[in-house]
Amino acid sequence: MNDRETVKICKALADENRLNILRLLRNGELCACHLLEDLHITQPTLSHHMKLLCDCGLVDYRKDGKWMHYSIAKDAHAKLSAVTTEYFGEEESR
Amino acid sequence: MNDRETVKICKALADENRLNILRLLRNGELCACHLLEDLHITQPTLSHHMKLLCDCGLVDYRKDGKWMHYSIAKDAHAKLSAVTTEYFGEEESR
DNA sequence: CATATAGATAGACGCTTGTCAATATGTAAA
DNA sequence: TTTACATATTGACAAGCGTCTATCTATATG
Repeated sequence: MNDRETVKICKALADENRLNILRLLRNGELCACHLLEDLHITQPTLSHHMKLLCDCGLVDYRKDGKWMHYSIAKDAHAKLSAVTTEYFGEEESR
Repeated sequence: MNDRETVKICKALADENRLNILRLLRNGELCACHLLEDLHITQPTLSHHMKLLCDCGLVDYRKDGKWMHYSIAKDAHAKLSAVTTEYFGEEESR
């Protein structure tokens, strides 16, 4: 993973609303309208955030008729672990 | 670790110059003037980046006369691991 | 004290980002 | 086909960020 990709992922994580979205998705797939109920933002703003989260590969989407279903990407954990290892080493015992 | 703190850490990681600084520090403590040689930025810009990295707790500093020595914080790995766990779970096998 | 050097701070500038209202697109149902 | 609904896109705006030049502060040395 190159620096540009790392920056993209870290930027995606650097917003409280997007962190809340990820927390909501931890329990499993959710559709956009459900996310919208729990966040105090407008629908276009949510759409914007979901685009950033999907573009950096942390979130997957599934289109089902009119609805968009979002979920944490399978390799999201691995991606962030790779960042940790790259800059801070393998173990927490330095 | 609350969301505001997480955002602060992720913002600090969301810049290529700062990622390069962390990579340089992986081999051990370095003084600001040495960092400056390897990065194509001015001294005030480096000072700005170091402030962000120190303020979020990823980097430690030690003042020695005129020189500032920077190093990766002891718990930097643990901090980023905590972020990973908080939003993406304990294991990579979901 | 005067000078030199390492680093921090202030202020300015252009670019990016988060947000919203308005509108467009796509899908389903009447 | 018309209507309703879910989501995406556009355009605007204020706030934030990365960078620079200029200047300040602190420390060491002649």
